[in-house]
Amino acid sequence: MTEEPSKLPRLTLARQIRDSLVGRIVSGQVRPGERLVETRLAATYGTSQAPVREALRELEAMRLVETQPRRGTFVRPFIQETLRESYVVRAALEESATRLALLAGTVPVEAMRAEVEAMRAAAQAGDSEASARASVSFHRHIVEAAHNELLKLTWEGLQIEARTSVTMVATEVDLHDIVRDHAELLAAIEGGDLETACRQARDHQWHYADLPHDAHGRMRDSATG
Amino acid sequence: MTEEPSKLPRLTLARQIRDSLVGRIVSGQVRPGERLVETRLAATYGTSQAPVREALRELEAMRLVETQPRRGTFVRPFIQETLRESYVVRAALEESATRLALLAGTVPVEAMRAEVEAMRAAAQAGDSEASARASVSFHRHIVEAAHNELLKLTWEGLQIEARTSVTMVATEVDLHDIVRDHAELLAAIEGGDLETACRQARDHQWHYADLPHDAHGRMRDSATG
DNA sequence: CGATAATCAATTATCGATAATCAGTGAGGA
DNA sequence: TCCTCACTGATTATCGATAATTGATTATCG
Repeated sequence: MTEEPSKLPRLTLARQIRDSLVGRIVSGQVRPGERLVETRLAATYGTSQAPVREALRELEAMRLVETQPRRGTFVRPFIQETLRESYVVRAALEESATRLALLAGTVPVEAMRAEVEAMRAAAQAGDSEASARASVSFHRHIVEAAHNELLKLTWEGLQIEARTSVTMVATEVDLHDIVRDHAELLAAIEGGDLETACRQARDHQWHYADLPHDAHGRMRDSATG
Repeated sequence: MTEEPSKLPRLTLARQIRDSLVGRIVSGQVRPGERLVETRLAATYGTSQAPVREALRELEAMRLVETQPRRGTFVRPFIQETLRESYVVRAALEESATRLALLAGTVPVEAMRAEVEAMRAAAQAGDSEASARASVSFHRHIVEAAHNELLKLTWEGLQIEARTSVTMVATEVDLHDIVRDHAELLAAIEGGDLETACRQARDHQWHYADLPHDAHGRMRDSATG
């Protein structure tokens, strides 16, 4: 589900700051090892220290920064490596999700087909962000179909896109290839052979692990008030 | 909270509160679904709202509570379901870890053999705690051998599920069976066939998911965390 | 000269107060 | 009667200010 721009319940300040920082970190605007000073950030965003602090705590939970009590919080080194590692972990989770969903016969084939179509449309429009969004939805369908709440929680925890408004987009990838990859994966899932589908689900993720990525997404600057 | 005579605020207030709350939650002093009101907690601990809030954020990261923005935070109702679910997630991670470790040739066979022996000794002594510890170590070896920091972090994050909802040890499980299971798994890993080993790693965990568990959901004493 | 203590500036951790928002309740109107 | 909506009490989100701690710098002394 995408967020409705209409009646935006005006997200919490901390959330906005968090998303902004996520974007800045994964896009490399703030360097690994760099210190994030609460008071300075507060000044930058035009807020008080509290929401900034809260945002930093969430970043820590996302493993984007690490905090040493009373000493400050720093952008973790090796963010890019972690991003790459996350594909492997996601692969593990999604392979299992695929297995569970197939065994339970709960794969939402129609919905997934629709996402593939969305990807196709995005590819033709050259809209890489839309493609990425559709991809996330595609994979989320599988994870949800497994009907394992903890699995889903764990998966979401790895998915920066799932938790923020930031989108990671693989650069140098033909959007049409993405469509094809997902179509093939879906075909394997529909094909009915459990092991083949699972392997495909895994390989699908592993494949992307080595590609370079870019961050996109709106990150509002200072607050309105 | 009681003022410790030692003048050293060894830890941050937020940390102390967090730890206290963890204890109360896993010990069942606060019920699943129960609401945790920041102001009330602050009063209880004799602090202001800030450190409580921060503690709650960390609990959220631990999946012990869930927060709905502007509505409050509630103790996550982790029924027995969560424990069972955790086995599946663990299976996913460990299967992948096995694959990675085998591909990299980094499996610490000796250390794992030692853990199996520890289990054997524990079995003969009827010490289920020791058996459980050895088992965790055994599996941790594999996860670490994968050399994927995120995978390890994710895996470690699962331990809390095991610790919290149930006394971990399935009822009616013969400690000698545990020894045998692990020995077989290790043999498969040493055997060299990738897919066999991976499948075994997965089944090993899935197996436990199907066992009946003691559901009293309480640890004997939450202290000495 | 080198080590230690005293001092200082920067920053985090915490506080107490206030604004914003939510859930519940009862009055008024179709 | 049922529904809408303003009102109220409770609670979260945010603020601005202060206490406490850190790391660096300088002064002191052997």
